Amino acid sequence: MLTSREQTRAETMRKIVRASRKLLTSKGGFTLRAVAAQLDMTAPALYRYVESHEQLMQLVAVDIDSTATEEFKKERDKQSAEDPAAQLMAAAVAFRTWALTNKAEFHLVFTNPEVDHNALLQTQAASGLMFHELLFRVWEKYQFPFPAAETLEPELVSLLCDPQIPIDMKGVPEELYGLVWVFMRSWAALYGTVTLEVYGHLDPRVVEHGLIFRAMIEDQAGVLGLTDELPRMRALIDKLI
Amino acid sequence: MLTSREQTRAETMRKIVRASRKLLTSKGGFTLRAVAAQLDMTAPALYRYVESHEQLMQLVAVDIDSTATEEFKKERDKQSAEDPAAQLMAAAVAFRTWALTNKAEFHLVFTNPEVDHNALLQTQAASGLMFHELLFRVWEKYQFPFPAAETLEPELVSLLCDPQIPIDMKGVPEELYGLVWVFMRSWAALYGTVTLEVYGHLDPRVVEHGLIFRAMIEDQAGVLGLTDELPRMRALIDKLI
DNA sequence: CGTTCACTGTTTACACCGTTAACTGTTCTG
DNA sequence: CAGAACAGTTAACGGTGTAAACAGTGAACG
Repeated sequence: MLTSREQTRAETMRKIVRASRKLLTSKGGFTLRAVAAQLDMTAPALYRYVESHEQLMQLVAVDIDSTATEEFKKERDKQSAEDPAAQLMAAAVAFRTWALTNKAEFHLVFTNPEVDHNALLQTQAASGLMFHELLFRVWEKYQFPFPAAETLEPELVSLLCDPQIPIDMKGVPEELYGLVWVFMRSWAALYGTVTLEVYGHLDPRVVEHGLIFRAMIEDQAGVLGLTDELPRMRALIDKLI
Repeated sequence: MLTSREQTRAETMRKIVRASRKLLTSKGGFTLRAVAAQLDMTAPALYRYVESHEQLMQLVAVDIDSTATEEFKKERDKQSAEDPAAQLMAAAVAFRTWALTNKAEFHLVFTNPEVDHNALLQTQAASGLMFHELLFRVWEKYQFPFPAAETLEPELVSLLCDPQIPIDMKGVPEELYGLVWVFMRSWAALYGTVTLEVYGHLDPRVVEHGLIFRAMIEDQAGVLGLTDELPRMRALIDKLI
């Protein structure tokens, strides 16, 4: 139960974060005075809600992460729930499109050294969790092969059995922990490709036409047992991209 | 021929960039006043050499890129010139090690939205050029297969024939332009993996033990016709990492 | 019901930032 | 040798994040 004071406080908190987000992409820049002005306040008042400019950035990062993930989920859910492959593609494309459209926000959440990603990951890692869950459902349907624990480095096995990142592996038997390795590698491929595209360390036309992104998807499709589905996936991506 | 004035000017220029680099990683932060203090000057004096703080950052970025590449080349050249595979591995490991050790500098050069990468790429893209050259020499020796122009999207073919990024393809016949696509994808894999490691969007222990990096290298070894060399490469990486 | 006190805002101020303008001395050049 | 080009200074402006002191307002309690 919240007192009325706590309620208004929480709401101001939300307004602060929302205003900060808006200013992040505006040309004026994300300054405390600008944020305060949006709420008809003065800058020092913000210190009643936030410890520092940096901590506010952290809050904004978490907010962006979770609302962006909402977007991805919306795209995912436009595909049939019985078609995890299509859902995965839709989410991946949504991730890429969002990143390329909102570079400043992507930068804040995914490649900002000032943001403590580990702390962020511990509490929420909305997008990461979502992709892991999707990948698991793809495996449930297609049963693609994954490395047995015996073939992996012992260090790797031990850390896969005790994941430090919140992975929703409840009800997954120990024998399947090699799967987590596949998931990590898929995430690495997606994240790496999108980051490369966002920062443009590549011929811009390759980004424009989504050529490496498509190539990466095709590679991953092979890994995830979706080779037979490839023509369908290609058509889907053409539609989504 | 340089007049003595031009000479001292060029030297001050170098000192400014060097001081800026040093301050970039210091806790004090990279401010014009701090840079000036390092040269026993006042901040406004820097405007005789540099248009703005942002332009100075660009210069620092270029400097970092080129000196880091020197480092990579030094590691490359510790391997036999007749062994391009080993040279490539050495350079790739050097790139990764450098990135993880100097995250602030990596961030500035490779994932800083304020730095105009395209401009940077046009003039110098020291590291990119180096990797392209290495990859070409690997192909010369191992003759790994690459996609024929006919199997690629027409947009892709046309942009490969007219690269916007300075690739040293002089003397390479037109039929080999499918190779460039392999190169781009290899670069994407390396850049993506290293960026992921640097920003830690992954279980930190996976980074610590270099597990995804190794996995990425093994994948790329397959693509680059180095499957038979893998045991040797593995041993080499163990030594280098 | 009145008092107290935590809460939420204000104003003022500080140190620092990038940057501009005006001024001064030195050094090269015609 | 005169004058211009250069390389530095000081002073100042508007901006930043942040700290301290103060003021009103609403909730809680005797």
